[in-house]
Amino acid sequence: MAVTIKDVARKANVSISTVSRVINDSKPVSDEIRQRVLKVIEELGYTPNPVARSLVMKKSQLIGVIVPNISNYFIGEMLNGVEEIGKMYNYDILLCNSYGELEQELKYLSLLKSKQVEGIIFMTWNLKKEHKEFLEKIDIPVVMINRNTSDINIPSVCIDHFGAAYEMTNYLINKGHKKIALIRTGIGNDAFGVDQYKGYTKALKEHNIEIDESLIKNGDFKLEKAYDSVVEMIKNNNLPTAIFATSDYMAIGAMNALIDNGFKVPDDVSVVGFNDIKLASMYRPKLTTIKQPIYDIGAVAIRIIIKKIKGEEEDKTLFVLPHELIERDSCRSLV
Amino acid sequence: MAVTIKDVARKANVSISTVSRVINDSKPVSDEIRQRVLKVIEELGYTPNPVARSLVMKKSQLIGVIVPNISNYFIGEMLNGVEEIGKMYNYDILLCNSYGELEQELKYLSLLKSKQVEGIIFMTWNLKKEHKEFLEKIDIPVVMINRNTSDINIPSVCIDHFGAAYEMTNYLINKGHKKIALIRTGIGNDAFGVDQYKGYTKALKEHNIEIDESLIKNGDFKLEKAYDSVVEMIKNNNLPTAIFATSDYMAIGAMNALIDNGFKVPDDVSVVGFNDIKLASMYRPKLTTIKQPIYDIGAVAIRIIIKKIKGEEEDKTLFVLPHELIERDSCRSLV
DNA sequence: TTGTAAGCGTTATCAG
DNA sequence: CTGATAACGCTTACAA
Repeated sequence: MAVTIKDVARKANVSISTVSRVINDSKPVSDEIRQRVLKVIEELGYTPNPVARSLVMKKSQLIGVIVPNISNYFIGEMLNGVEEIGKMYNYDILLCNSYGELEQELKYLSLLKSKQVEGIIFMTWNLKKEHKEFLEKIDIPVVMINRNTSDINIPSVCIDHFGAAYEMTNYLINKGHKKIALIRTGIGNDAFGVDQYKGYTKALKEHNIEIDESLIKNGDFKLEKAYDSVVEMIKNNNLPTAIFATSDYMAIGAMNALIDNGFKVPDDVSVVGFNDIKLASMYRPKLTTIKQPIYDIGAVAIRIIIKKIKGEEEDKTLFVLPHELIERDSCRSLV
Repeated sequence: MAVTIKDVARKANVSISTVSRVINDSKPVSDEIRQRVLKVIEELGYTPNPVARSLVMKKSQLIGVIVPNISNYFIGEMLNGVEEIGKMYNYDILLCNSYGELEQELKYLSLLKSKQVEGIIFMTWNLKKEHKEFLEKIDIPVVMINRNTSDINIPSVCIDHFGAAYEMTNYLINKGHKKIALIRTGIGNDAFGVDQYKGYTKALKEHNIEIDESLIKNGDFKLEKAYDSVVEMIKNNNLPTAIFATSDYMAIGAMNALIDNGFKVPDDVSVVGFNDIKLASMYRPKLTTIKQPIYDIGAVAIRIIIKKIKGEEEDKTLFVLPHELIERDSCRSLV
């Protein structure tokens, strides 16, 4: 059996309260006794039982994280940020993988609550009504990642998707592209797909380029659908000079479709992405893309949680981090 | 305040033990009372406090996982397996990211123990003496991933690296390659790099191909070093007809070096990898590689832990899962 | 079948 | 400054 506070107290000839005091520095203890207790603790190799501690303090030092898929670079890197900052503040991460399924997500949300986690970082592809209902009455801090949560009172950390898409589209236009396809994601209001779309159309309009609906495709963050969309464009003889995919995976899918059909990137068609996952610089040609500060997104998310736990209320609901356009080799200049 | 077992007992007009019995099915309870209690539980929305439960049961329902880096496909996918099976058995995952640093790993190992986790899945790039000392005296189940643990008494789940490398080398030879470079990893005894090396040399010897040390490079799982190794080969005019990299990332690094220097894969040089990470089929040309059952590795690892927790001793120490050679487009036949 | 009461290892309150 | 002692919410002998 592990050694408990009692063992220490007995061996040091003091009461357990005294031991508790020295391990917590909570109340003054005479130096002599403190030393004695410390020595016994050392000898016995005593470590306080965090479970017992949690029970009385009603704190678990646990933060729950729900993600749709761990083996995804964006999510993994965000998790790195969460984990590192969490550990700095002595919080552990309880990991839940929802596979993006509503039912799982709801289940985990209540599971985490029942596990007494002190906060939840919740990442989902689609923020549904059911989520919102739950989130609105939950009494522990929750923060979301890259969702538009302005209608519910949940903080969210993200980048300026509108601005980023606007910037990227302008970049393309400045390179002489006029026929620019958009493979986008997140049609829902909670997602930033709509903001990206607005950024794209705004840039186009400002340059008097007409919006061609046949060049706007819906994707799902993954390669396959983007691949198929491009194959379709090829079949329809409706290839643009540039493709803007709002996720790097989709951009890769687009490039693969092009390459597999004998086109060259960027010589025949330019392709740009969004996120700057590791892969973006590993693929050939290296992908021009929008860099999201992924690690920082995770770090900021958990910082918000910790602040809320400490009772420091933040009134902001959207935490917007800076992005950056990373110019690499997948876009060709037409001018 | 959350509702407790007492509240339920009071409202249902029974003792707390009775409530405990119905929620645990531990002892017979008359049907009438059971219904009554269940109803109250429902009404009050009661969920047992797992912290209190852990305290008395001395079980946390927590399994600690230490990995060197979350944003890595292999690790993420393994984690998917761990998480999914863990949840099936009602275990939660406490995630620790060590960045592969010895000190962090040691810290987490004891942290997890003090957190009363019931088992630990420990993944590291290098299994050092310090780890072994710790692991030898720890009294909770630990399992490792892809390490050769035959000298300590810790189970490890892996594939047959010797066989896989042998198979791949033979594949290359059968395609007519004779000048085959090896970019390998894990020189230590705990790692399977040595086994892979043996598989490679065995195949070569069996075909009377002399081993050319100038074609054997040490890598570190990452792209950069492999990239540099290949650049060096190019500079030295010592390019083989095929490169076997023992990680897909390194294979990509090798291909990038080739492509960036004007060579074509596989037309000029063939490249094959190891692991079959997602990227392997996303890159162009698609990478021929050895597929490790990554998800299953995680799943098996946690199953072993759970079995050990239940006291079902396993005497095996190496759990070898099947691998598969996946033939794609990065290798050309010379015959 | 049900209830009483003794823990589990801490922290916190209140006397001394 | 120090020590009893009552919680925290739950499980589990032991009694009834």
